[in-house]
Amino acid sequence: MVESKPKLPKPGRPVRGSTTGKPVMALIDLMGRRWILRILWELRGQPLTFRALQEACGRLSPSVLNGRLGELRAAALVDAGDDGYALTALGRELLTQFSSLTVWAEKWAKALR
Amino acid sequence: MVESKPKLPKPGRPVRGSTTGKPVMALIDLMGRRWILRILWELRGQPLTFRALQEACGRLSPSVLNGRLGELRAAALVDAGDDGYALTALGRELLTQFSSLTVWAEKWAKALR
DNA sequence: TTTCTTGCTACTAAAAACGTAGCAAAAGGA
DNA sequence: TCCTTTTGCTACGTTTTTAGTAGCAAGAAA
Repeated sequence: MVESKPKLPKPGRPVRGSTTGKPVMALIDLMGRRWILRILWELRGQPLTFRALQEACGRLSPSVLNGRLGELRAAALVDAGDDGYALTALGRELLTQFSSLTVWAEKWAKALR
Repeated sequence: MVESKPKLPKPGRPVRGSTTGKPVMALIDLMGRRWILRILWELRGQPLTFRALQEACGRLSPSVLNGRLGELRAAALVDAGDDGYALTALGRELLTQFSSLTVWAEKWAKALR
């Protein structure tokens, strides 16, 4: 079997299901990948080591985590520092867009019941 | 071979990588699935038929689209009406959380260049 | 009736995610 | 220094998810 390199979605280039190159499409592509949002979420409070991140994501396998971290670093949303992986300023900013996600999710939960 | 049923993430139940049952985790699980965010996005303006949605998502295959629609309907975010699939009130509300996504994505694009 | 369109299922192939094992480098003792 | 941990990560075989193509049944239009 042949290796397939995981394409990094970047604004300005066509992504899955869209040839426009619009930044929002790159963002939607990136965020639609498994674990991306979760990783950002887990880093919201403080930096975490590779292994701590793994734990936080329910023992996520290292190969997948490493892949995602590569994508997040390429996207300049996460970055590796002395105390582990941390959100960049950009990443923190993106996460604020979702700041009320918890609140909304609670409401959603009630509506579904 | 055995069928594997596509688990629908619901608040109150454990999801991938989290056993807490917290609504926000169910939401993160759901949104981390490919095409979910995109479909919501494409429906932001007006209802679309199954086939129009397929086109909008770059000829997304019907099997995948149908699966995702099932999940979105189970989550009460989308619902099938006379003129096709449309966001529910809940779905519209979730999308407003992402309303400034386009703007932020533009900024992101500039930062990456 | 014939011709389209629409929503969707069946089925196979390809890609992504999982899970486990484990290694090399750095850190922390003793 | 030598030994023990911890850490970040790669390899690789298995399982799950996603993709892609074909096509059918039901309804609308001609």
